[in-house]
Amino acid sequence: MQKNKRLRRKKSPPISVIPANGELSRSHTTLKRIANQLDVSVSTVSRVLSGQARRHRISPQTEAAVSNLARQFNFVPNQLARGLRLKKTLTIGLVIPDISNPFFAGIAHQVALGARQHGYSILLCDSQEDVELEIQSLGLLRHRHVDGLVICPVGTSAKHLVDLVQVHLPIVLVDRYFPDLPLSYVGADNLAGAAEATNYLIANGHRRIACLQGIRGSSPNEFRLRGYREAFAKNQLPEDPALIVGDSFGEQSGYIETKLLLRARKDVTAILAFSNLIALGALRALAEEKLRIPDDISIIAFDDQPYAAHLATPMTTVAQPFSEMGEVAVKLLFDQIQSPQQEPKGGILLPTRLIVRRSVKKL
Amino acid sequence: MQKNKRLRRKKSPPISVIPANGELSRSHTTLKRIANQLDVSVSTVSRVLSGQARRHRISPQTEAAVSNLARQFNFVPNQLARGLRLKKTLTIGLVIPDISNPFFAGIAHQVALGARQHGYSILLCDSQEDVELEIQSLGLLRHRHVDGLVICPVGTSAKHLVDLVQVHLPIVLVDRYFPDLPLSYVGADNLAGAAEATNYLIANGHRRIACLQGIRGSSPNEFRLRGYREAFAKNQLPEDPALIVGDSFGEQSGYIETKLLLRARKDVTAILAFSNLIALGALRALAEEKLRIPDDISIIAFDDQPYAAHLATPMTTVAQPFSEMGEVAVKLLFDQIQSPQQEPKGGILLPTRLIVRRSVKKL
DNA sequence: TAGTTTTGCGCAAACCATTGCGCTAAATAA
DNA sequence: TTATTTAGCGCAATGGTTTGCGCAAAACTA
Repeated sequence: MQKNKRLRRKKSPPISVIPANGELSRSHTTLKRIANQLDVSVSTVSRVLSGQARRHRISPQTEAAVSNLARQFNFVPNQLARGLRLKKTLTIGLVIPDISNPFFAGIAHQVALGARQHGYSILLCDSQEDVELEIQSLGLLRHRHVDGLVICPVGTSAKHLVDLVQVHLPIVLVDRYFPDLPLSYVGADNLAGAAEATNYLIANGHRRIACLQGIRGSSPNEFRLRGYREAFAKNQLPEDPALIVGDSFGEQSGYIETKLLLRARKDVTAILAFSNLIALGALRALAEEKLRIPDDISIIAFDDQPYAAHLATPMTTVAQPFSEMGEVAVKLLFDQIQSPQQEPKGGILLPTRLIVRRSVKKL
Repeated sequence: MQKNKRLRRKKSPPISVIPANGELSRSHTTLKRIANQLDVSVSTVSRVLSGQARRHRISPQTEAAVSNLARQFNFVPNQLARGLRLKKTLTIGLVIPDISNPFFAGIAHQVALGARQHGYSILLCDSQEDVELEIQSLGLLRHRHVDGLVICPVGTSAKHLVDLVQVHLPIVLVDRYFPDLPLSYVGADNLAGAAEATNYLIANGHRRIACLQGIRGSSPNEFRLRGYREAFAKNQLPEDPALIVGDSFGEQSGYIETKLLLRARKDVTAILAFSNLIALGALRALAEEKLRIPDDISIIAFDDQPYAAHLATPMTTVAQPFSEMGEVAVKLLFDQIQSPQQEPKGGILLPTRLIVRRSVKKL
């Protein structure tokens, strides 16, 4: 079969081993298939189809024949083989703590769009807010040879991220980050956002403001906490450590902490919730305790969501620009992918926006 | 280098081309690397590491040496090469119209979990409710040789899905489907759900019930519409075609259609919204028109979301079991992947649940 | 001692696209 | 007409893993 190929040149009868159906092939079309059909070498086909015909001085007839047949066969190169040879998979990994959280879903949406525009696909991993699963996911993505990584990291340690930096894999951290690591980062200006919200509450006469935290040690939480504290400090007001509670960004946490808080401290006049889910939990607890917003208690929540305006009391929120965060993440990542030698640009903090509705009462 | 390999056997000085660092290698560890270091053949290493040592009668010493070194090097096979050889990538494609819609995000979340449990990764494509992008995504996933596909299809045509059936690629359709195609499917029982909701409204004395549709021709929309109509028919009531409006599942559509409707028909007493986003849009319009729920107008929405209970008027909804939908989708898919010859099991309809809150008034 | 079985493991093909190098034939120059 | 250039294209290696086939040496039987 292979032997006598050399003897037959141009327009010899087509080799019949290859099913010569002119239609969309059921098995994949390969370079070899086209090459055999046309009786040219695989490399010639490859060159024509990658626009290198000129550079390799392939005759116009050959070129035309190849590209016609390729179109007819609906040829697309096997991405696995391509990736193996080129050490480039046109794939980026996206690691997210919980895709069903609308905040992360919004980021994912934007990353997906950006990736497509660059011709990249995305491998999605849901780490379920679990460091172990995050580490496992990262390993997995690495062995699948992704060209870059967008991560919303969980947990407070970053040992596993350091490994990745050392293999020169482009990475962008979103939302949460680690100050001591030389990694690209994009997030919201949590400190300023929390400070603005707290200042707003203070300006409205509130003094005993409960702070419903998320995961302690995570950077968004720490910066929000600092914003909260700095607001108190700026206004020369004492803060009450007993009012800082909670340790998860979930609904449950918001509910439970609010319940406990209301039992212990009836004098609280306002709540600052560090996520939309926490706020929803707080709302549930407040409803059970028959407390009205804002008459009995005021509330501000991080994350603006479409429903916020339609709640029983339209909620004042700190909006995070999640779309922009996704967009910037993609941009930072492709900067790194396209010029790998450059040092990462460091962090970018996007401004938050305080959206005033009616959940805060002026005392 | 290669030539004299044959001469040196066992315990000859290690070849120095290979960096003999015992640590985590910066470049990937390969079978070849281990083989060279130990002076055995690549195939032996492959066999040991895939648990085939026994079957190929490899000596215990060799086996131990190989697996030790592999552990030391932290070896994981290159998934690209593996996929290429095995025609199996341990990857499934997930095509979703809009990942930032909490309904789809919920499904995606569950699919991601299920996939991981089976040792699979997922390639995510956001089709942006655009058939062209869906087709493009499907092509892409195919050329990346995914082992299966979970699709929430958009649009009313399915030509592009037929192609995939013919190449025997396992597929599961979620949420929307095409009755005439022999494809696995999981969705909510939209007909029953809409009928139940409409019956509930009728039982509460409503007669002029507006129907805010989603994409016409899509299966969830058609079945919901049929449910709405059958409820009228069962109660021997005439339906009013002018009250059936809209053509998108988005917030905008809900807002605009409600605005228009209120202008034309002041006698409408209830609204049935075919998605949570449509309902949010309707809420916005109603608020602008200063209509109160349920005093001036009643509303029921498809999709229960965590915030539904906390809205100005807690909303009565038709809950779709999106978690179960994701779970079942994964199950159906792996059924197909594990036994490829079997015919797809057809469609599964999961029951919806009417969650009664306070957005419907008894007339 | 000669023949057979078993043991232990390597060779090379297959998967598919890409690319450096080099071979052949025609075109041009001398 | 011969020497040199250049157009046109193929060979074979590369990347990493898997696997059918089969070689060679040891062990065993006759």
